[in-house]
This record gives sequence, C-alpha cells and structure tokens, in this order.
Amino acid sequence: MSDKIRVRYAPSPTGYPHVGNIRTALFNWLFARHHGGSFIVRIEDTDVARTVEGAVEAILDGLRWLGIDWDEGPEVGGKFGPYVQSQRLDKYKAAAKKLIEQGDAYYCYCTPERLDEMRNEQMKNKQPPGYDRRCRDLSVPESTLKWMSGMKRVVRFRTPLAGKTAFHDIIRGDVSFENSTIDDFVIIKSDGFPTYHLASIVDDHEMEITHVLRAEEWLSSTPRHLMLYKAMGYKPPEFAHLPMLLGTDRSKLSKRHGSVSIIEYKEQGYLPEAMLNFLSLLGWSLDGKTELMTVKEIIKNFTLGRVNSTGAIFNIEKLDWMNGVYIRDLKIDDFSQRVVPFLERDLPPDVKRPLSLDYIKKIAPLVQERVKKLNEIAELTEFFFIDNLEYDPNILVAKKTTLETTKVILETALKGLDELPEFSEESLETVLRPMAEALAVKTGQLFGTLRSATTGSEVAPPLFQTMAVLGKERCMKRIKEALAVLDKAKDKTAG
RNA sequence: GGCGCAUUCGUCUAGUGGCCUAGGACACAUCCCUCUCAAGGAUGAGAUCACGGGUUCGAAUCCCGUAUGCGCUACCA
Repeated sequence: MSDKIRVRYAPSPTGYPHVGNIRTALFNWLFARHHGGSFIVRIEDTDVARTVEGAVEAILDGLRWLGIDWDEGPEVGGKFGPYVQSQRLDKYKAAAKKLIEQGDAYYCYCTPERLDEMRNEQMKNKQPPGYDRRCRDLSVPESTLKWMSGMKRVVRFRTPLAGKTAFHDIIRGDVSFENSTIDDFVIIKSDGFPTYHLASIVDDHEMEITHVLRAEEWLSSTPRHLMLYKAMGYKPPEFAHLPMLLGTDRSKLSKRHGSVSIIEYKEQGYLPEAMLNFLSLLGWSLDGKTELMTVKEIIKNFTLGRVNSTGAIFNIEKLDWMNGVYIRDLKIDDFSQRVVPFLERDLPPDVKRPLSLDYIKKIAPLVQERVKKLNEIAELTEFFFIDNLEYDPNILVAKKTTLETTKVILETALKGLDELPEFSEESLETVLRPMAEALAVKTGQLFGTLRSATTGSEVAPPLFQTMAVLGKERCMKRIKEALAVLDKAKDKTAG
C-alpha cells in the first residue's frame, strides 16, 4: 500500500440516500483519509428508467451533512472527469468494441420475452437460471443480417466455460468461483448504456482506483469484474467487501424497516457527528471498548483489518443514546443554534416567527440533557412560546391533596411571588422551599402544583429555572388562570 | 435449485490456540440521588461462543461436515 490510495463512492441516483449506502461512503472516506489518499464520488446513472430527478443532489447533501468531503467528483471536478457515467458513454462503447474485436464479447439478439421464457423453463426444470448462449457463436454475417433487419441487440461477455476465478478479499480472505457458474452477462444494454459491470471496471481503471470498498452484495459479481479486467488488460484493484446493514429481521435494510434515508435522520434531529460515530461502529471497532470518538480519532484509527465480516443490524436505540450523549456535550450556544430550525419548524403556527435566539438560549439549557433528538424539543418547550395554556384540572391537584388545599397552595404562592423583589432561580427557591413547610405539604406537592400551573404539564424542566425564564408576569398570570380553572371545576362538582 | 459469504449476551461488538469461570456498550431490572422528567452513580440479570466431529497437553479461536441466516443468480445497481 505504498502507492497513493484512491477509492471511490459510486452511488446510483435511483432514490433517497440510503444509510447503508452512506455507510459504504463513510468507510471509503475514512480509509482514504486515514491513508492520506483520495476519495472520489462518481455518479452511476446507467439505468435510465430508474434514475430519479434530484437524487444526486440528495446524495451529495447527505455526504455534506456528515462532513464527508470528496476530492474529485461532481461539483469539484478533477482530472479524471467527467464523474457522471452518462457523460462517459463513449468510453464504455470503445471498451465493448475492443472486447468484441478480441472475441471476448459478442452481440446478442435474444428478446427479453425469449429470455423470460427460457428462465421460466429453467426454473421449472430446476435448472440454474442463466443465459443459454444462443447467440454466442453467431457468425459475423448472421449477426450483421439481424442487425440490418432492425433487430435490437445487447453485448454480452464471453465467459470462460471452465476454470476458476479466485481472488483475495481484504476482509473475507480467499474467495473462488467456478467459471461454469457464471453466465454470459450483458455489458452493453440495447439502449446503448453499459451495465454496472462494464462501466465500473472501465471507470475504476481510468480513474486509477486502487481499492474497491463496497457492500457484500457485490461479492458474487466480483469474478465477472475480474474477467473483464483480464480481458481488457487492466490491472484489477484490491477488493474489500463490507458487511451489510440489516433490518431488525436480519434482511437487507430497506424502507419497510423504517427510516432509511440519511436525510430523514437529519430531519429527526440526529446530530451529524453522532450519526457518523454510530455508523462507523457498524462493522468496525477500535478495541471493543472505545465507542465515543471524534471524526479525527476515527480517521486516525480506521483500518480495514478491524472491519468485521458479519452483517450488522441497524440498532436505532443505540443511535438514540449516542445522539443524547452528543447533544449533552454541545456548548450551550452551539446547542441553541442547532435547535432554532427545529423550533421554527415544529412549534405551533400561531407562535410568532422569527423566534428570538436570545430567548432560545435561556430555554435551551433546561432541555439539553432531556432530549435524545432535536425534534423532541418543540413539544417539551411549547409552553415557553404559547400565550394560553390549556389546563387539565386533574393535574393541578397534587397526589394526596385536595382541590381546596390546591387553591390555598396557589393563592399562597401568588402572594409570595408578588412580594418577590427579584425573580430568579435562587430567590424562587428561597421563598418556595419554606412555603411548603408553612403550608404543611410536601415540597413535591407544592412544586408539582406550581409546575402544572405554570407549564400546563406534569413533566417539565426544573421548576425554579423554568419559572425564572417565564418571568414574574407570566407565572402570576398562569397561576391565576389555574385558580380560575379550579373554581370552574369545583362549581361543576358542586352543581 | 445453483453459487458465495456469514454464525460470540435481545442488539452493536472485544477476542487471531493457554490472560475467557468470554470483556465493553446499548436496551432491560433494582437501588441511590431528586420538585416531575431526564441526566448521573451503584448493582444485577443476560452468551452451554449455531450444532456435530476432528487436530492439540489445551479451541470461541485451526480443519471437516451439518444446520440456519443473508446475498447473488436482470438489458438493477
């Protein structure tokens, strides 16, 4: 590995950026950065029918969000460009032409219908499905005649009928396949576009890729790629097939397992640094003990030797925990700023926008250690932003107290607060704690009732801090409203 | 069906022949702290290392077989 390492991430823009895919990108990037090599992004848009508009942008956004930067590729260019396969068709055509001329590939005129029929027949007879090589030995005149008559054709690779194709996978060790189990696969489709097999080997060669790190699902097609490298006279790169990301049922992670797009995780309020840390631990480990690491530390320690070969279930509970750790670790100003877009998005529409950053900075410390995801914050802090609380009288009355005592509690508190010269966490505590004793109720009962009155909820951040942020005026107003609600409830029970 | 890869607590993993009566983390349980919720601290439960054979003085670790899971088997990547 003394030569400069060059790796690539080659997504196909057929939809949202899947986390499994992004994990592959991450491992490539970590590997490149660890070794001081280059990380290249190449768009593999050779399937015209499945290409989705906006997918490229979404994929690049996902990478940018995580802080994965690329040295060559879309937007940044590079000396091996273009980095979009649909703009490199001439290269694949030239490669196919060379293969045909050498006798390593041939035109096939079989129709999709015929191939379908053939496969069904093979399945019915419990034969391994595969192309029956009908066009393999078509003579040049025969082929030309079919072409002139307007028949569609593809180009297939002439797979050796015997022998073995063996290679060394960095993660899995020595792997070998019988050539007889590999059929004559298509390299150029009838629309003139190459298949992945041809396009990737041509590009990997031209872009001087030294290591191909991709998901395990590609392991079985590696012998095809090796055959192509050999036929083209190219030196193949090293291969490392990464373990796959699995859903909870151990099948390949997909939409039906829940959120799979990296963008969805961003929108739910996962921190990119937490996501990156978590993803890096799916199939790789430092020592089995160290789990919380900065990107720098991960890069410093990332080696293929510590990548394991077993598929990993995407365990969202652990991600949630880790995200909570990262949230708690944030400096308060940083945390406040990250919270802003989530509050802007999630708070009720009648809350006036734009929100005040100064006000958010006061609220933020109260919830920072209470959330695992940023999208939980709006619900937790809504009472700081809305004008009118809706009280459930039941939550105002603390456990083991009566409606009457509750009224006394609120009235006493109201008086006590009114006399407070200064409305701060400390002053509130000094006046409220003795008040419980004077009222002969437990602090929990007093604080609970006040919490419900000032926040409208039984669960909220610590009382004194919360009230201090709310301010004297709002607290008093809310306590009065609570009292009114209590009166109404009393009338109802009486009447 | 064929071919390939994989198999350590529910989950992510450590382990590369003796340090393993298998370690860490998440989740879970109990307790402590406590104005609720969190956070934090402590403790605990949880794995006959898929199974069966070998090799070896000694195996989670090496070999073989079986089972199971997953992947591929497209003019998708």
